[in-house]
Amino acid sequence: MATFRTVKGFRDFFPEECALRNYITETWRSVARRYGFLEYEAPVVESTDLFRKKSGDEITAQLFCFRDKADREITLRPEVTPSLARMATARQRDFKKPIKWFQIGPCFRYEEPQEGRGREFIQFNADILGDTSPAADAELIALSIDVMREFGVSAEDFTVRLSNREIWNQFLAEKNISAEHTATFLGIIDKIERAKPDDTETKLGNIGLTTAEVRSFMAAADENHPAFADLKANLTARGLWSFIKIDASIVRGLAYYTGTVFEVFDLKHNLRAVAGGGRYDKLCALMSDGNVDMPAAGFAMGDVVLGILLKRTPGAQCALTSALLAASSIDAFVVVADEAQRPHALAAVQALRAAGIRIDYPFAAQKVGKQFQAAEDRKARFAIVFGSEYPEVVIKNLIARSQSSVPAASVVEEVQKLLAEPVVGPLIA
RNA sequence: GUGACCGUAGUUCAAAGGUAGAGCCCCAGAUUGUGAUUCUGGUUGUUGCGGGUUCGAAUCCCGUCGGUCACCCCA
Repeated sequence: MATFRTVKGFRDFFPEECALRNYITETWRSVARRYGFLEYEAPVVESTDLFRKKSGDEITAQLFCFRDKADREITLRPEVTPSLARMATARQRDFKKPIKWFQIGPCFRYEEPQEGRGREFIQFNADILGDTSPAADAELIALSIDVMREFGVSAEDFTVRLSNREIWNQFLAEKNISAEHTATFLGIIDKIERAKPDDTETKLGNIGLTTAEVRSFMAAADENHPAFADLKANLTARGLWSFIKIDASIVRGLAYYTGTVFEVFDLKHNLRAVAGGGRYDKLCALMSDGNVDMPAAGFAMGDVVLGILLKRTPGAQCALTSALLAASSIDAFVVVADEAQRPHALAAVQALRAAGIRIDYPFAAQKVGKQFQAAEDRKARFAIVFGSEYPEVVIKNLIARSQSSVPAASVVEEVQKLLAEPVVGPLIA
């Protein structure tokens, strides 16, 4: 009977979940590095004011915040962008522009857990600072696409919904709508596909607009809109534009985005957004009280929705399965068939491990049949039998079920030679 | 923060007011130097927790905690 449980919204990572998490984070890291991004890391705990400054007081309702023993207000970070802005602006002169950085780490939000959302999740963030060009936006979108493809998720499985805050600013200017209504208006647009049409009409009416003129504008905002021209040229040249779907209703939450906004969405499972991001040119100035006015753009991808998507996407399952197998398997299992040979077996275990070979063996005397079963359970590729024939040892290929006898003195090089061969056998197609 | 449904062994689930059970998993054996299958035996519960109704509660009621889902939000 478990007396203790995990705190609400938090997860245990048993080995299988840990392997999945590592596969995800290692893939993120590998693709980001391929794109020339450098890894950095910010603290998991920050001053609550850091997040209030970026998002306003009302944000504290969703913050995992405390008072520490010195009565300081601190928060488990709900996102890493404010920390990034703090770090980048503090030492921006030390770094050549553009700054291309990424971070992988846990974030926390005090919300009701449900599908695809807990109170703790791992987030991948990639950002480019000090560059205003659409090329930077394109680089980020391309990275998000290539991350998905690296996982084996293809164009059939996901799309990138793209929009730009500027087109709405233009629209509001043309309609002579006061700038004070911008946030309200974007909130309505964000929900326009889900809200009741009557409510939308009423809310738009309150700021002097009609659903019809908004819908008409949205329909006209296609991929030929001038706001997307540079992005389209860039991503077309990369062969990636086919992943893009212009969707003017993409707003991405609060008001800090200033230009390009995009979301990675799965096409088949109606999940939450897998990733989201955009351009936020004013944030560094805000966070540094105007000392450093550095343009920026970035996106974030969480592990939870992505993990659900990978498990449900056939094209992603092969890589996922082999990653999980690699994490849970060993190269060889040492069978101690004759306890008198245990010291020799232990010596071999040490030598094999020193050579970088993944080895396990039984701690106590066990029947040989049990030991082979243990080797099987550990997903070992080979069993190495130390028995009465020592100094000869038997190496058995557990997949092909073939075996050979070699001198104990050469067991390391023999096993290395065998491991270098491709995996073949009746159990592997 | 709001609402709905749920909570029984490690796990998946039975037991619909009357003695808490089964499959799987795990451990041991059948099998003293080779992995399967099968068979045998074994461990585990204040039925999430607390209160109430009742002769009697896993079952009905209230509260609480947790899970799932939706709302809110999604930085």
